[in-house]
Amino acid sequence: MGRGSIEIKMIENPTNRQVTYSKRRTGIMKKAKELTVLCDAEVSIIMFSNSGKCHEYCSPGTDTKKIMNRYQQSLGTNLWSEQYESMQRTLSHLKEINGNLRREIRQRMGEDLDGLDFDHLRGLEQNVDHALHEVRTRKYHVISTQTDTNKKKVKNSEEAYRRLLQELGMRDESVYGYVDNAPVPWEHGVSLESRESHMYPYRVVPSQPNLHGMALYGSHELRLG
Amino acid sequence: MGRGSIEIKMIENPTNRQVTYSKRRTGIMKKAKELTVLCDAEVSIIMFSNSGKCHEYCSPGTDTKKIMNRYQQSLGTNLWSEQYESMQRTLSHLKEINGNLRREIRQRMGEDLDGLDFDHLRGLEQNVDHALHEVRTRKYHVISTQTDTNKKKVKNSEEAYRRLLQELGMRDESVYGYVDNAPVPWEHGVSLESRESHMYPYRVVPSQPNLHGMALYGSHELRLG
DNA sequence: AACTATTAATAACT
DNA sequence: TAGTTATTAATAGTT
Repeated sequence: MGRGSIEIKMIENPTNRQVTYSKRRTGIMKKAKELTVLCDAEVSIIMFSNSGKCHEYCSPGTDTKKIMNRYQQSLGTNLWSEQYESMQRTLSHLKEINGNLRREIRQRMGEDLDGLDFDHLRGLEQNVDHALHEVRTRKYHVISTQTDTNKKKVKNSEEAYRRLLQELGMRDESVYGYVDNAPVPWEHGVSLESRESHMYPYRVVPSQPNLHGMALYGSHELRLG
Repeated sequence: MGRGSIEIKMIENPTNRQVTYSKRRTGIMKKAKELTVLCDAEVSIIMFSNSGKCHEYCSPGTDTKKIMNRYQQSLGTNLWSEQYESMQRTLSHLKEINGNLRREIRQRMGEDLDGLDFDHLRGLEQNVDHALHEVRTRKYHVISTQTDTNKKKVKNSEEAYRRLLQELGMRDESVYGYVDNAPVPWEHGVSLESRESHMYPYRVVPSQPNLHGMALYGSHELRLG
């Protein structure tokens, strides 16, 4: 139709092609609208021009996404199943790993040991024993560092105080004596073990509500999102 | 076009509607083909008739899925991300939990303790210490059970041997004496601790390649998928 | 499904 | 890029 028929092959002249694309695109969209109304149909049209521009039509009362979903349903197979399935696999893999990690933690807490044979129990024992030494070492390191820090603070206070007195012309030797002989609460001389046992009565933290990957010792929560 | 124009509104007569749908559908598909060829475009048409039947057109050289992907790319946002968002959230949540579980295991192994303050170290120490006792208890239970089992086996062998001798009329008291006095390798009398230390020299298992959630003690792998 | 009178779409032109 | 028109193509009603 038009002044003479045209052969259906690619229009070489880019301008011409673009014009024809524009006109015919409008034509198809109009046809789609009419079909939608006349026949109570759902239509989705997506087109990309030679130059990459995207145009779409979608029947009112629905949207492109819905039509695509209906389309893949009608085909029986989900077009996105590949992506979906890979995600599902990752998910269940993660869940499995998670379960295993939880089990390992439980075993490291001395629970759920029924399934382990002697060799594994022995390995676990050695490992936990070693961990205990590491933790203790670290704990002692932390507390001695803290002690040193506090000793320095005391020294500094003492120094500041002495200078203050000097400036005020109120030199008094007894001040140093008092400070130096005062019992320092975190002094090494006192058994750390016995002191903390007194300060923090022993308590085994119940393990199960580990569902969010929190640390199971103490109340420290390992920040979750 | 046709013998008189028609109003663009739903065709009430179902037969008529179906016929019109069929004719116009063909017309649109033809137009789409022509547009594809004339203008070097990519076109995807999906339509559902009033009765639920699905028809589609897609330019040769591509397919519906590709066009849909290109479509969502051109929109900038992934149409399906919404659907997968909840899955994605679950996934990253699991990953985070996973990381936390791994960290807890590392800390239970005496590693990665730098971030813990004194209170947590103390809690961890108590917890690990308790776990160590649990594991030892379990280990002793396993080995004593095994010992009992083996003792019974020995007793049974002895019994069978005696009966055999009796049947053969070769009663010989020295037989029992020998069996009863034989040292049983898993006897309680020997220190389990020293025996196993001898059998399995102490070894701290390196921890890091924990990337697959394997148990870190011994060589037992907590089956992963 | 095939026919055809008629309308609608559009190719070439402005 | 948009409007006009001669002409073809699509199709509504009919068979």
